[in-house]
Amino acid sequence: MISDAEAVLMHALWASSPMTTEQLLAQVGENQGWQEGTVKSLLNRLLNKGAISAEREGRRYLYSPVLTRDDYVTQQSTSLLDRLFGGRVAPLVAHFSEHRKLSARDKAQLRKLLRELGDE
Amino acid sequence: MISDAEAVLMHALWASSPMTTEQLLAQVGENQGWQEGTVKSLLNRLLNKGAISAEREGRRYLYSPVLTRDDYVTQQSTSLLDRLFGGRVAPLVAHFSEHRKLSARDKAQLRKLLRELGDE
DNA sequence: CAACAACGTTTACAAGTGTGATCGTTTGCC
DNA sequence: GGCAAACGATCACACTTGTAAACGTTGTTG
Repeated sequence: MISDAEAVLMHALWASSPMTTEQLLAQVGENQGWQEGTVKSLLNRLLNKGAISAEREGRRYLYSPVLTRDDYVTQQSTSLLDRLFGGRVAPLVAHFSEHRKLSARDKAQLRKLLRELGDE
Repeated sequence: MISDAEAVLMHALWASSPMTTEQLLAQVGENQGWQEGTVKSLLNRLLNKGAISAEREGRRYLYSPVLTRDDYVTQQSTSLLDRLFGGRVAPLVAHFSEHRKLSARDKAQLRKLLRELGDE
């Protein structure tokens, strides 16, 4: 539903909101190499999609996320899992494991997580 | 690089190749609700992108994957992990765990996987 | 009050996508 | 040998996306 470029703005808003266009431009546009017009367009598309809301403050708007980061992450992850791993998590982990992309830290965290789940 | 609709054809070819347009149409187009023209267009785009190859057989072509499923899966998964989970696997698993999307089967498989990795 | 600056809103435009129809050519059948 | 069917190759067209400029309005300041 929301595009990659739009998601970059969402991430900024999830990290801190509300924000003005100016703040978003400074914080995101800067390192993204985006011009002002680009940020404005993206904000408008997000508004039309209902992913953010805008509250007037003087002559400008304060933007806040409506779509939560958690919902977005769930939607993206579920879509990937469904398309490529039969909707299940273990095969994805196995895939990364086979490609040696599973760091020691990952393994430790997974072990801990599973121990905790085991206690239920 | 390759789009969602194109990936549907790739999946069919990964499952069994080579295949003719006719076979792909019967197998994929059918349950996807695609017309013949749609399948032909997608095959041409995949050819132009170098994701599949075509070998002439009489008046028709036999299509085979060039891009491997494993490479595609890695590329898609890595992209998601990088964008949403800092490039690491454990946070993704934790996310699913929090949303109770971790089935008993997943947990069992993860435990087994970690045990095997531990033996290295 | 007039000119300007700051904002949001509209418009632009090329590339990619989903979805298909049309065109041209080869080939098998009457 | 001509006509229809089967194929691949091209063209079509609306919609989304990335990226931005132009426009219109309103508040500010000399």
